[in-house]
Amino acid sequence: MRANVFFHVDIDAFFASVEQIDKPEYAGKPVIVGARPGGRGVVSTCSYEARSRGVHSAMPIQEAVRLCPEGIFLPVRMERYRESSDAVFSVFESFCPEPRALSIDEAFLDMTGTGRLFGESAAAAAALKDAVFASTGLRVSVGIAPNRFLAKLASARSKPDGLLEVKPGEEIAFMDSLPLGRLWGAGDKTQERLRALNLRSMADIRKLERDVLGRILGKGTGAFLYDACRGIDPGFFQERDGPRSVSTERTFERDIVDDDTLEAILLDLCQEAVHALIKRGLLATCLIVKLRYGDFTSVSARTSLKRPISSIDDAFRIATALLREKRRAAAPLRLLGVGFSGFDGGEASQGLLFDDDRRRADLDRAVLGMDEKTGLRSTRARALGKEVNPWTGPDGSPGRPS
DNA sequence: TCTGGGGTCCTAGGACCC
DNA sequence: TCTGGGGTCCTAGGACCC
Repeated sequence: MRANVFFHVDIDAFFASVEQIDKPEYAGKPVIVGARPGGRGVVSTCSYEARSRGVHSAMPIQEAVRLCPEGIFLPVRMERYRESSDAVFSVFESFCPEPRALSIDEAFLDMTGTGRLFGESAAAAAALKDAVFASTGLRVSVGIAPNRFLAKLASARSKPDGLLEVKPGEEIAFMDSLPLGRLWGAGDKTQERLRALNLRSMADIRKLERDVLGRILGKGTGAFLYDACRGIDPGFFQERDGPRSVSTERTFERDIVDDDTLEAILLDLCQEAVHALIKRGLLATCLIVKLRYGDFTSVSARTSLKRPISSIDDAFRIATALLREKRRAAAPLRLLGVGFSGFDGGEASQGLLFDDDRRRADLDRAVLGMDEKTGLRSTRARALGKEVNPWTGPDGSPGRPS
């Protein structure tokens, strides 16, 4: 039986690299893509020039400005990145019939049994890197391994512009070469608990039995760690059929107390979220409202219905009730969000039962169609004039000219 | 330094039914 | 009159990832 071979391919500093390709004068400079400097957001991606100054993804934008005042700060242009991502993925398809996207900038390629076509794995990966660069100007890093989990860790280890192969039999040695802090799937909280237990390396964790790990860290985390530190794929990256949830949320430039303003924003969020459902052809039976208070604590409230949510008005009615019920009176909010789930809920598949619901849904669909034709985004009268962010639009696209 | 927005999956408790 | 155990569904929150 021949060994499995997986590639994990990851585009280096994706958003920032696209900006540098589109504007050659940015090449070699610290490009920082993300929130508006001075605003309440974070860094989305930054170039390696910015990273060398200590800037990294998810860092508050203020901190990035402090570390790198000479940085070139740019808004997220998601549509442009999607185009670029499509171009990269079509290169992937010339190497593997069904590359599996993990996100906009990374994918798994099952290269098992392609030796006759592309030669040795490392040679095939080098050819893939060249092909991506020739077609798009982007650099990618490739991890090669007998399973997806190891391939993912290997590509991360090889960045930037890297190539690293973990061969069968090298699993444990490779895991031991990684600091425990770099273990994908074990974030801040788990790292903290591991330190508290004086577990400092993969080898330390390997000394513990599966059920012992389960008892001290919880069944799920314990089983994950037991497999991961041996280089066994813990079973992430399952094939899924369609999205499990769709949501839209917004952090305000300043905390908001006023009820009318909040409800106007809620209406706008409902419109966006319902349009996202329509675009994907989904019917949802569950609606979730998310709140974040000024002190950064978050709460959510949800309702499951027997029938699918049929329209923006329908969603807004339910969302308003949840917001009023959940929100502490007069507490300033920093964020509001609306989400949907329950797409496979039994009766959702029956579609809309009532004529009235269907009429409103048709109207919503028509408005969405118009928006797409004109390239504008219609806003319900009530939501007009509230919280328009001049830096980026709601989907991260450039904002309207102001 | 003051913390985005889009997701996924897991856990725990309560309601309800058999 | 008191008390099982299991299964399922729902809700809320949390960890984690890009």
